[in-house]
Amino acid sequence: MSFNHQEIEKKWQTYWLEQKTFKADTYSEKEKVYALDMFPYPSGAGLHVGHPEGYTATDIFSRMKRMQGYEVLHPMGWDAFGLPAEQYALDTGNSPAAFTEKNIATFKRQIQELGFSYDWDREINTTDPNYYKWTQWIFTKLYEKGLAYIDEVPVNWCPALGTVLANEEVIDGKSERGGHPVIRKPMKQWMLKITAYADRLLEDLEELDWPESIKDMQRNWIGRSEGAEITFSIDGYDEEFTAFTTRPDTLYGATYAVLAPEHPLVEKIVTSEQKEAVEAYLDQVTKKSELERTDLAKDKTGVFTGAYAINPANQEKMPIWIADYVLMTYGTGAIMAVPAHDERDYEFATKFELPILEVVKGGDVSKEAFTEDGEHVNSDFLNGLYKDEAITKMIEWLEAEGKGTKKVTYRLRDWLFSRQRYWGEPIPIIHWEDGSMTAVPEEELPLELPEMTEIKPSGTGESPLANSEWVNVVDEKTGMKGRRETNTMPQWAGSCWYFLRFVDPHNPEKLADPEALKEWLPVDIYIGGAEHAVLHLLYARFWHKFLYDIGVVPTKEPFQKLFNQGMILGEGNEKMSKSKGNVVNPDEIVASHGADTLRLYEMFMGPLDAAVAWSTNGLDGARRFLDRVWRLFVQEDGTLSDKIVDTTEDTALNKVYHETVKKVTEDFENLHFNTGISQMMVFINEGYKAEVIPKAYVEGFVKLLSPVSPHIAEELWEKLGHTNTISYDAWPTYDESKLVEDEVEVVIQIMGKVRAKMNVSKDITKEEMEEKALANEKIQELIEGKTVRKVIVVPGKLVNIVAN
RNA sequence: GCGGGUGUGGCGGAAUUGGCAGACGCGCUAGACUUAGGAUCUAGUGUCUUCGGACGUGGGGGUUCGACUCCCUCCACCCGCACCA
Repeated sequence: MSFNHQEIEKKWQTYWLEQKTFKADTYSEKEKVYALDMFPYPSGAGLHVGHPEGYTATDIFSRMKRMQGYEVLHPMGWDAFGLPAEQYALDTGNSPAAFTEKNIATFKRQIQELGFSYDWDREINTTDPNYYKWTQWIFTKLYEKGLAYIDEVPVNWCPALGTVLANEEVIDGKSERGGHPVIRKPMKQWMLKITAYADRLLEDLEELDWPESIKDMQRNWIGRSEGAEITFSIDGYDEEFTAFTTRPDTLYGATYAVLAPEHPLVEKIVTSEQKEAVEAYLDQVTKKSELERTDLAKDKTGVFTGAYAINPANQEKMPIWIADYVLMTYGTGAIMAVPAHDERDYEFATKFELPILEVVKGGDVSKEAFTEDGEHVNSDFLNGLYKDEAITKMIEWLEAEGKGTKKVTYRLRDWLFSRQRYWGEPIPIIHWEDGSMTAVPEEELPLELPEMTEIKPSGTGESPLANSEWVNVVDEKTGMKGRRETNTMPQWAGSCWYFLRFVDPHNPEKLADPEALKEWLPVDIYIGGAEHAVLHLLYARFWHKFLYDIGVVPTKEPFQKLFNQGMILGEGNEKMSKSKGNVVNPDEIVASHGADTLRLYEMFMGPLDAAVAWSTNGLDGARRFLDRVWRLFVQEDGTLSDKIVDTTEDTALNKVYHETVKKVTEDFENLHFNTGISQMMVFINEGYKAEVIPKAYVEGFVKLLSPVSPHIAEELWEKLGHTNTISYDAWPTYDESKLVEDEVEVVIQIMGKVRAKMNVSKDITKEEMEEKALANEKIQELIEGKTVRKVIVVPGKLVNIVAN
């Protein structure tokens, strides 16, 4: 008979909730472990089978840690602001709040049915005013410190929809909804100065226990590069510009300069002869979408301005061109072009027949750019030097002459923080009629979103909030009129600090009690999808560092250890999608196989970080294992098996039990769930072969199983005669001495090939082993007539005989 | 192009420091029990084989008594970035 998963899962889920089994004590005396999941966006589609993968991993970890005597913080919440709810509201006229609430209820039900050991008293919802009060509070602090500022930046403006679109809503230059044209239009936007933290975000990666790939992605994203800024004067004008370069040592090889099309100097320096050509080019460039300008830019385009810059090193005239291979958003938007030693400049110079001058020996600049190190030539005081030395010397010279300076530039740009949307945290700023601007004072937070009967674009590019009376404010003291900021925060905002609120979720006075944060931070293990490798994790680190600077949090970094779970693919090894019809619904699996089986299966599929295809047969196999466990311990009539005995003396299971405890404990600690589970299967297979099973081993095994499949474990625990939950019973320990047998089997190799095996005492000496191996009958036969040249003995493992 | 990663049976995957390749699961084969089996149990299952053995961890080379593991080189696939000066 198999166990009734529907019955026991319901039973234990109810028990855990009613008993508040997993309530964490914030100020406990115990050592603390904080195990965190990336909280989900509660979409209308409900839970995906990918969600439980990471959640099960942290749940296993949490459950094991509780049994090992730690106080465990394992919370869950909802990242509930975001676009889909607003789209839905636009489409149906319903309120995003109600829609979100419904979705959360579904998610919560589904998550609870999977038996995760969350402390539900700490549930967080980013759309709850009690929560976003603090999101807004952090913003006002950023504003106070000058890290939040308004800037004019181009956004995706869709005239037909009367709204600004996010990058992901623009497909091939058209709006995702409706296919209307989208143009780049400069608008005033809130920006966060994440670049002020670039160096620290880079440096502090070193101390984190994160996958190297993620660290690398963040490093690339930040894109620090060292070089120099060099000032160029313009022949015949009282103007100059600076260019950033990582190779100031090649200044003598700079034969032309290039400005980005958006560079402010362009219109000032263009000569009348070139005016027409330049305007035509600029027109052509603005029509290109971002995609066309970056992705498809294989062929270089550009136009001469007619003006010349002066090379500060040799006073040569360098023609100034405009080309869209130079980006206004990086460096200074202007470059000195050294075609002999830069591939892009080489390509451009070749196309437009600009001079190419070799200044570093080692390549053939008539064929291609030479970008490696070499001896400098044609470079006056740099001649004979190599790259590093030449760079240092050139920078010294530039600084002495006042023509340039050492400079570090980042690829990372400031964070565009405003969205022209309703369904987000209102930015707590008031614009007064006298032109001044103030933050909403702390005591007036949260600044709540007004309820609106209809959410539609304002048409002006402002958010729908512009249509509400809510925007109008009057200063009670002075009577001055003001207008609220209508932009809201992006979805990233709420997720930048939610892990702090989990520590002290109901604190009305503070974001969280500093004492409590000291207890729990940093997060010990953080698991989620790799899609958040850069943005979420970088933004959260940025906010955390800022909060550290203003004394709110005690650690420099929020997440000590990070792990990315892999994707679960459809049975055909393709990404699950509605259109392919290969989506697996966790509700159906919970109903047919049970949550314990789903959890077990997802952990057994393969390594946690691998992308593995779903397999119905594999799922059946997981269920079969749980059935085997049940049948081994429980008889048809529901009573304990007669095989279970009270002794542990000398049973056949001694070794495998201790091995299992050891391997499972170590594997779970390292998140190697697939191999830990396989060891449990080995134990059960041995259990079937054994005549008797000591009760202590059954109890130990059930504990090992309990983090993975907690419902069946609780049920078995009860059958074993316990009246309390298994969740806090001590984790099994193993006896190292039980792992080694007195006799071990070793292999005998000849020339590295296994030829025979023999049993030897575990304490045998090298000499004895060699002797015994050479005396072996089969070995004697095989080495007959050969000279034994060497014998390698690895105690307890093997003997390798070199003979020919 | 740059950065990171992965290549092991029919499939998912194991394999401490270089030391018995293929644990465990799926699938498959045979048998048992059964009216029945998509249940359960038992045994087998890398390939080839003249049944001695030979070959085998993406290909080629190297180091070593011994290589899935270390080195060189090439190939394939996946992820990220992509004119970042």
